[in-house]
Amino acid sequence: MPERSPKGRENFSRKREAILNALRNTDAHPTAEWVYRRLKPEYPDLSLGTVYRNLGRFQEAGQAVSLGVIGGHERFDGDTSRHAHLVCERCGAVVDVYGGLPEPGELERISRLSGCIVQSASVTFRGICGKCAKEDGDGA
Amino acid sequence: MPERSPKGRENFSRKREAILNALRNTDAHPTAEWVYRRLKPEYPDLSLGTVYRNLGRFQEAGQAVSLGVIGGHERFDGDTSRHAHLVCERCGAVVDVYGGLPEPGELERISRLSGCIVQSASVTFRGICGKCAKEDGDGA
DNA sequence: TTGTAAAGTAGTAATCGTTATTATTTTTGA
DNA sequence: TCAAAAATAATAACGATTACTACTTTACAA
Repeated sequence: MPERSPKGRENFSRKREAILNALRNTDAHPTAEWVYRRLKPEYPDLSLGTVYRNLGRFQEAGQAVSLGVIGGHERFDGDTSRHAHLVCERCGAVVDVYGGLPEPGELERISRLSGCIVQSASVTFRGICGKCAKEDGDGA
Repeated sequence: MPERSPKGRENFSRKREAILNALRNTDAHPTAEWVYRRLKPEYPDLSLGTVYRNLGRFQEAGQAVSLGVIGGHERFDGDTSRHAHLVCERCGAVVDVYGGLPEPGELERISRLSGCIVQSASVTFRGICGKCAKEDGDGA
């Protein structure tokens, strides 16, 4: 039985809380479907639409971000801190990568050079994730 | 009447050539629908499926790249040179941005630090494009 | 508690960008 | 001119996401 938050001022729906927790307790950068399947056993009457609706709500509230559509499915991240991602060409996993993001000063520089107002940057690497790279090294 | 390429060894289909030219002669980073509408007057029996099929083929051949799904539509770029993009929050335009991409040496550094094999990077900025920024400045 | 209005959800239908299918047309190379 | 290969048009199918409606849960005060 999941606990309610201390004072139910926000996220007063149990399912909403469960969705946010599922998102925060994984580094899989899951799809809506993934979250749905993860929670379905504990919430048998959970609806996929509810997952989508709440994921959208979390984004508006700044509690989650979308990584965009990868392989036909939109992927979400409950970690809103500044970091980049790598999509593994071998296994399709999306993993966190620290580094490679342009510094705020760089965004300013690009703004001046381009005439645009650059507000944020998202960086996505392509390559082989650590797990697959290790399997290759092992001769797997 | 569009000219054929000098020796029809590749791209021997007129429509294929027209699609590739349309993609190369714009900096709009168009969707399949955009290309379709652009060419329909000159090729009244052009089919949207043909545009999709050829855009996919150009990617495989390295003649074009996909910028991914932006606002629900996949966008393509006939310019395969190394550059980044900015998506305008105001008007939705996608514009080229030079700078902000991690250097090859940076990719190597991240590879070592992360244990991944980083092969390429794609950078997408969010902000206001030059045109919209100018309109703001003009008090429009 | 009990009532009630607001918020949230389940279940399902609808939407829409993209892909697959198949008969037909175009291109190619002889 | 001919036949095989490639490409296409038109349409159907697909699938992720969104919209809709009746029902349920929540919050909050009497």
